[in-house]
Amino acid sequence: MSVQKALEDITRGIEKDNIIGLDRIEELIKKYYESGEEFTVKFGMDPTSADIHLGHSVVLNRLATFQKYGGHIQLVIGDFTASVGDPSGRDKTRPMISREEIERNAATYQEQAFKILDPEKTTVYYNASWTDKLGASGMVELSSHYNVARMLERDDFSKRYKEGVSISVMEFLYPLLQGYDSVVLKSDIELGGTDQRFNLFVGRDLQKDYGVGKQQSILMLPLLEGLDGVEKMSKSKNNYIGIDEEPKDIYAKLLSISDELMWRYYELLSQKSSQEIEELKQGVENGTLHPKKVKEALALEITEKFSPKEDALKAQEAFELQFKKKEIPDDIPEFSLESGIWICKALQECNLEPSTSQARRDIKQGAVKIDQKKVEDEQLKLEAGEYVLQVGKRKFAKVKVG
RNA sequence: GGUGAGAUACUCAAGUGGCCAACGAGGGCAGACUGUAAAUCUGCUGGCUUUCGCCUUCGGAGGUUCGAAUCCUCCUCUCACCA
Repeated sequence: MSVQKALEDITRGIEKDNIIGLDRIEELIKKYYESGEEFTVKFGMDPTSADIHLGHSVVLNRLATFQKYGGHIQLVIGDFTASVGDPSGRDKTRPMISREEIERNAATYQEQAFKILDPEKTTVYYNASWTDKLGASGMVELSSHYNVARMLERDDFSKRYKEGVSISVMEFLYPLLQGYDSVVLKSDIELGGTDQRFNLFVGRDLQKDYGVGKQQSILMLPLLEGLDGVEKMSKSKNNYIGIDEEPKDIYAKLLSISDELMWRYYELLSQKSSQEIEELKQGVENGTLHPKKVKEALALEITEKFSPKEDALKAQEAFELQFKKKEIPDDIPEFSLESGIWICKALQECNLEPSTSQARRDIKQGAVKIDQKKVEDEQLKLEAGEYVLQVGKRKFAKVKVG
């Protein structure tokens, strides 16, 4: 594997402006190939919320790529900084969160991170272990290494300052603390999202100011688009894939993305080499590869990352059965209902429909099926027996009437 | 503190006494076509054991009226301008 190819894999999908100090990265990799000497790649996670989705895994994936080329990962759990609250992208001061919550989240984060990262090439740090030692005097010293004018360069700060929206001094401390992590750890490279731009630079600046002897290179990864392909993936937009979702859901959601978006996901989430991806792309373009096949491969690769291989394969099979062959999946919820129940009411009872009115509308449209047969009569009453109710293509329930 | 504008369903946004469960757009859901894709076309998009019916919705509380999202009073919040 050449240095050039390694660089391609590492920088794939990242705009030029979002890579700082590429030369140095190249040197580090070269050195690794020549002497086997590893270098450090830092990534900090603030355990501020418990739900992690695929968007968060973009950086983790890239870290895994680094591990292939000599990178040793410094995974910094920001247990202290989380209690401060990152102001990035915020237009108002963040509320503080409790210690217990931070600890709980930190545990999940680590668990999730090691689904992707090689533990042999990773060291986990908790930044409270050095920030706690800093004390008031250390904190004051740290703050003397930066100045207010540069703080205000930051977009969201200057905007808020101009508009007279409050910025607490605490928020100024956040980037300093994150940057200080890089000083302590003497990181060679730091990864983060594009929204971390300012914080990442502060780390670089502080390393210089503290005389660390090197300045970290920076890689800013783009924010992953959600399932709609437009907005960034987020829980509130409901266009996300949670990484603790059922394998079959992850698989299904991935398969429903558009072909265009598929390449983006390949770039940012796959561990395939850039060359392999290029080959797939060409295969699709010249018609030798069916895009569906390529998407299936992606869906399987990603599903596998978060669950055991057997489960991922099972998810794929179940999917095939349900949609290609239009069979009923076998793990659907069961309900017992009273005999003679009105079909609309039954659908509501089984959580397939939010209301009987909605059920009625769907029947009118032919979306409701009993044992694969379309329901025509919205007045239908269910006699004793066992049925499989279905709404649309993906909502099922098994009912026992009697 | 002063003045003016506004608050309508998931979001944006019409409606300014009855034909308003409320135009339109987006989103969402469903149907057709497919590769459960995208694009496109179509329908639906408050609730109700039953729908040419009934009930609850238009920031909140009262009031006027046979009748109010629409008029009046007070309150809450948002925005703009002035100081």
